[in-house]
Amino acid sequence: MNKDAGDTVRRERSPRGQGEQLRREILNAVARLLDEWGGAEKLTMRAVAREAGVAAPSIYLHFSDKADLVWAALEDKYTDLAARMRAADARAADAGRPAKERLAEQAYAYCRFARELPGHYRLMYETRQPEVTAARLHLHPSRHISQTLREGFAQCRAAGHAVHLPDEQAAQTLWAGLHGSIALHHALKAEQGDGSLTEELASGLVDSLVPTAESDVAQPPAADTEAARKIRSLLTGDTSST
Amino acid sequence: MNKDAGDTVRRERSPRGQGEQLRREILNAVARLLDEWGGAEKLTMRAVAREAGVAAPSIYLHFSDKADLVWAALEDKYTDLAARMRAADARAADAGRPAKERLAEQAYAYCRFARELPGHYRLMYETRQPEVTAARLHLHPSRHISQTLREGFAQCRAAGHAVHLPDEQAAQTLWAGLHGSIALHHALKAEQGDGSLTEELASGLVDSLVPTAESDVAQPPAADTEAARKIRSLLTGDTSST
DNA sequence: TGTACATCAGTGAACGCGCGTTCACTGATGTAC
DNA sequence: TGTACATCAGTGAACGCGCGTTCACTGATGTAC
Repeated sequence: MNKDAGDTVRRERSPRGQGEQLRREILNAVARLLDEWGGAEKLTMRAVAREAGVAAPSIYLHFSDKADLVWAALEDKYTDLAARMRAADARAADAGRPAKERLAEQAYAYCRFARELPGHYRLMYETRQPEVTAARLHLHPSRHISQTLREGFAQCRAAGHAVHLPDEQAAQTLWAGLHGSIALHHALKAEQGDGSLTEELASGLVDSLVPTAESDVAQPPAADTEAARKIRSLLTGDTSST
Repeated sequence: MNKDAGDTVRRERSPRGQGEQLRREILNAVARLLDEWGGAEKLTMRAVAREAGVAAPSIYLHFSDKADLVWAALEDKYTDLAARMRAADARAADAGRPAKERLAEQAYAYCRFARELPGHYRLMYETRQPEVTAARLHLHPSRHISQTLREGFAQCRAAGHAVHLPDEQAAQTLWAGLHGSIALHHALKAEQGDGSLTEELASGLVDSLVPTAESDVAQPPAADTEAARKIRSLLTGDTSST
């Protein structure tokens, strides 16, 4: 009967001049709902407003329409993921780990994000708001991901590793491998474990894209060179050597 | 003014005893809509009925609800894709090509399907009808795909190739690689070409999962064996060798 | 210090729409006697 | 051969619902004079 009865809490209004606060709170509400529901199917303006503790029209004070809100959430989550990857890289750097391991840590951070926040991950890869894709494609927020991976490869190159591909292509290859494993895992609800399989794949991908010095130096005899080259070009989609 | 005016054609009713015909026609209508729209977002009972030339309630003569219809369409498309893969395999077999090339042809058929029918492919991997996933997961129609790939690997093994992984795991690995490349391509609208990059990846994956006799026989010296083993175990998620 | 006015940060009620689904019905075609 | 009835393959109209969005409003807080 009283206020304890599970009803939505009403947010108190921001003081004058602090109107922008609500924008962040709305995006946080979106994040909570994605987290709770594991997907974006039920994400409605009304649900977001309820979660944020405001009336539905209030959303329009900060977002022009639903597509705009979803787009902002997408930006938000991609930025978040990229930040986690950079943070993982930075932690590894602080611990004095070499460039290649730092890149691997980026990949692990990617896997952890997908595993711990499947709802967010799905929003990122399954959103196909038609108006959005058409007009603003060239600034798709996923650019943050490929960029941080690219920087990872650039660091490896700077550290003396012989990366066999342009950074852009290497980043796309690593990214595709990670995403494929994760997406199948999601789509099939993957009863087969905790996703450590994806981490294995990540580790291996980094190993093959950024060969270690030893395997770089000791050039093997013809037969296996051919096989190894094939494997590598497969992994990378590199056709220049054919 | 007259019947030419672009209005939906009204289907004539099936003769007595042929009521089941409509079921197939409804599934075909779903397929046409997916093909036309490139996605499943706008797929509604009413739209399907319109496309099939019947009234909306007629769908309920053959499907108990929307989830049931979508599930049937999913089954339908997965079966279709698996059939194409098998057909490609069979064509290659008829042409006298070896088991490994037949497996590669399966993978190419997978890529072609995703490229030519993106709407169907998306339905298959982005559908998350809540009721469906919960109850009937253990018979997810995607089993057709892993099964045909598994058979491909079994053929390779039977033909004397030393497949380094259980067929199940090898199939999952190949599948994940294909899907990852395709899904990123879709999600980012991939201005970067016609998808041949995915075919390259497919070819390379098969090469590394099913080593050719030469690279099998000529065991390379220690340094590169180590690297190659790493690459292979990465690709496969095989931890048994660590 | 008082008061009129402007601005800000929202809200309540309602809009039209399309959705999935139900219900009572239709009309052609078979079958029993 | 005629006729009553059953069955089949659908249909038209309507249901309640939740959606995105709009509109006129509210009430607290500032500012001008």
